Amino acid sequence: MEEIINVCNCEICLLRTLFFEHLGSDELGDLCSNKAERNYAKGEIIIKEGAEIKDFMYLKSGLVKIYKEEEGEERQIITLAQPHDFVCIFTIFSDTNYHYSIAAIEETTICSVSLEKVKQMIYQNGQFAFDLLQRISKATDQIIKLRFDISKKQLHGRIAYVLLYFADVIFKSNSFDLPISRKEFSEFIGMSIENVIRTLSEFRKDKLIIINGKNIEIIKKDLLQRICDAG
Amino acid sequence: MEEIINVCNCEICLLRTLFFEHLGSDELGDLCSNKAERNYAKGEIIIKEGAEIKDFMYLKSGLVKIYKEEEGEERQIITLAQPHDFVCIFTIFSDTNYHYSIAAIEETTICSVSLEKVKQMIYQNGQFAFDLLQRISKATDQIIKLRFDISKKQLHGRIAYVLLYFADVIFKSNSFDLPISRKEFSEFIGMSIENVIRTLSEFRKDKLIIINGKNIEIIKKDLLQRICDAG
DNA sequence: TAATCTCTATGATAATTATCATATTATGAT
DNA sequence: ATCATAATATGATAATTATCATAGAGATTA
Repeated sequence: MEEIINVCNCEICLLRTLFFEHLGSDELGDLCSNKAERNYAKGEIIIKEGAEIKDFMYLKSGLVKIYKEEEGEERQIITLAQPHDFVCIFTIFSDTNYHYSIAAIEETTICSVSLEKVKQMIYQNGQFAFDLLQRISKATDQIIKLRFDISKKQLHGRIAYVLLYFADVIFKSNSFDLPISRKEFSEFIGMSIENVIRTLSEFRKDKLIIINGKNIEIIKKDLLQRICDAG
Repeated sequence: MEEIINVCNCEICLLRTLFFEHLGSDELGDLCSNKAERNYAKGEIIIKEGAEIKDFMYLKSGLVKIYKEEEGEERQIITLAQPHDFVCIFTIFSDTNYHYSIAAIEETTICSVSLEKVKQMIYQNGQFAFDLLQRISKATDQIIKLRFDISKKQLHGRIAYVLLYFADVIFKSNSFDLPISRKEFSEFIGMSIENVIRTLSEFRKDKLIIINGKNIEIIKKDLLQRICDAG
């Protein structure tokens, strides 16, 4: 589980091409010596709420959920993060400890550099700081949009929305293995698990989708979209 | 209405003490020459969704709502911003145009500097960039917390939450003039206006609060808190 | 292989919330 | 002051969603 690989082939690293494009080769080398890659199994907890924030984490591959759970309360999934996303990009500069937990919902590889190093680079490199601001701003915007899109819909609209979200945003295919359980689905949209199951069954009966174990295939996308838009 | 005052007495300006503490006096002078202050009447729209983002805005006094409205849909109030908040801090670096609208819900003074100048300073001054990142991170965190706190509660809990939010966060007093209409209250918590009115009436009948026109006084705060916590 | 557990599934009922209808009270304009 | 309009208020009913009960399917362990 605790497999730390310190390979640093930054020439082809996504971190470089996507984010650190404005770093000089000396800065990049500096960063590389502080880089660590780690794999997480499906279901494994990556970060527990309350833990100290030490690293700046980049999701290289896989899929994670960012969530919150309190004693005696339903768990709430705030958002999902996919490759090229910076994990827990909000919170990271506002407090010393995480406000949310993160867990892998598929086998996941995370690349991290020390937060201290990132802070140093913000001080040193204005272009880097600006890129980071843009990324954070975009990520925040997306999360707020996602949550508001969902919150204004009711049951059927929410389920349709999430199905289309997986098809269009996460998997870019109308056929995919649903990476979350029905329970997690319910924690994502804030409705009861029974209603999630029931609605998926309805969509299946109405031949909007085909359910085959974990696999879901969207058949009548236009109709699903209409249900989503109608709310 | 369009009263633009270009006074720049930055020695006592909040912008300076709160945010620009890491700017040199030459940078501050540069900023001052680009600063504008403007007053907005209660109800006046400050920013319309879709408008080009030209300024970096600081809320000097008053209270504003950040909201979203789409044709044929209920308006949704995302959050309120109070003095010392940067207005629309998310979005600002992610796109060229606003994704949300902003309106004054009380008489409001906004101080703005050109976004270009702020960008320039991010490039030039690492400490400034880091301060800004922290502020954005904190503001985002607060908004996400607010929305999740609200979304996991049902009607009564939401109303109690918002009343306590006004008392503890906005006005820091158990007696205050409710700055939003019942309609806006409903847009803030995502429930129907009738249920907002009904629940406030219930709270009044149960003597948890005293309603006197616009004024609300919280009498049994412990009970209200319990309703809030219970959800 | 059986036993245990979790996840999925479905129906029935209860709780919650929205909608509709209709007053009443404020607010602003003339 | 008077009218018109918006905001607040309340009851009745309908729609939506949660909860409870129960069962089958699939996975895991002994």
